[in-house]
Amino acid sequence: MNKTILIVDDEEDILDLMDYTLVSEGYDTITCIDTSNVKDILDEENISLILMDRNLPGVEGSLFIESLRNEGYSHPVIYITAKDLSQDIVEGFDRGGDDYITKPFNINELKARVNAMIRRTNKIQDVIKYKDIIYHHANKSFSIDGESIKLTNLETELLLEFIKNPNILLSRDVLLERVWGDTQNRQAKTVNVAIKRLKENIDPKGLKNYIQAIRGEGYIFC
Amino acid sequence: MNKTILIVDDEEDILDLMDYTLVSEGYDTITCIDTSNVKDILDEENISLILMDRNLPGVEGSLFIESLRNEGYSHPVIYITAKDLSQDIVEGFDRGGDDYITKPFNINELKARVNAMIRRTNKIQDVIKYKDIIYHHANKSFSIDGESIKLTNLETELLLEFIKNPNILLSRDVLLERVWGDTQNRQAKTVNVAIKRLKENIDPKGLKNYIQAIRGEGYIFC
DNA sequence: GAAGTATATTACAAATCGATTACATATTGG
DNA sequence: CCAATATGTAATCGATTTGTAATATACTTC
Repeated sequence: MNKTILIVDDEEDILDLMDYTLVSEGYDTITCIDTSNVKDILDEENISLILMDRNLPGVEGSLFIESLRNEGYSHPVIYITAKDLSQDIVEGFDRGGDDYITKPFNINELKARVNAMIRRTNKIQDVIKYKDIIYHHANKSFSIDGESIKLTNLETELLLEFIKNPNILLSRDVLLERVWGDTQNRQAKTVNVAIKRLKENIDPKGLKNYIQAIRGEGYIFC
Repeated sequence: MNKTILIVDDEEDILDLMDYTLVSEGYDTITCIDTSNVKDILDEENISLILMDRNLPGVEGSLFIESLRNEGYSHPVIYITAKDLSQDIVEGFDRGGDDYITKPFNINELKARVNAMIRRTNKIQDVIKYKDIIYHHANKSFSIDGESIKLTNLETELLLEFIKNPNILLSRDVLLERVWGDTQNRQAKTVNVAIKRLKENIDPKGLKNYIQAIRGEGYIFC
């Protein structure tokens, strides 16, 4: 899913330029010409970064950021502003900004700074995907079609082994070795039961047939 | 405990200036005149930020950062360099930098950018909010739904760790490390009891389920 | 279609882990 | 220095997970 950037600037041509630039970089954008709707947007949308002008009608941009910070909003903020004195810049950071770009700006530097900030703050979520199944490394959990699935430890390890090896036949011995880490003290039939239980959890209605048994061989995930 | 900043620059007078400036801002510093010892330092010290010149003897600074990134080092990096062309700046970010300051620099802007980076990467904020829980740094206190909550020191540190890492699985070992600062002399079960006590205080009626146990893994705050 | 084999399903028991409680020790505040 | 509070440890309880065995169902081959 794309990262969404909120752009706040009252100069329409610059707003359009930034909008166009970031969309062509692959971001979703929401644009505002003042701060009146910003909090609502932050509450309702999943905003990854705010680009904020300072010379806005009504509230000054950096003061607005300061008020956001005081209310606990911690979204990353890059100022894009004509205020280019050292003391302006220091003031901007003091009020809770994370980066500061002065107008007129080089469009490639804008892209680079935006990408760097997104990279740093949105720690590209470590996920493994296969079809509609996603494994989230951060919380060792799976979601299917966006729905989070509750699995036991063993089931998680098992599905992980399958999702790492789609369309590959995995014998019971291989699974015992890799998931149980123990070929000696376990019966091959243990795998059958574990897979039955896994199937029930990832596909309760039995519609999807993720895991197929290959008679005499093992199982295939596809 | 102070944050430690690693400064790499071969111009001694500038190195000294940065060193002096950051020490007087309250940081600990380690200085290098080339990149030869940097990896060792990163492995052995707890470095919060790297300030990196680009024109270094031997390896070029941004290429060195690129090699660090490729090896999995994810420390925040601010370049401090005379290379001031747009394409230089873009190149610096592309190779894994997080900010870019051109020489000659304004000393106050250096401070501001360093502070901002440390603040962001360590989540140092006056107010941290997650759902209906708000943390006020000023008095190290939490409030839930506007109601102020009385927590012990340990409970505060623990909840702070959780609120800084929402939706991320934290193992007992990680929690012992970050909250207790001691993995050796504490049993993992200590965490169980601490969490039970924390839960009782933030959610006496057990309605909200802020903290979930993941069997065999740890706890998730969400 | 029957026999034989493999897998699926069910039931149950053992093992594991987290929650809870009780208590001892350490720390803090007056 | 005492009392109150906080925190770690150990013991117990209870829930969940998981392996095994028993049974049912499906598939293969003749």
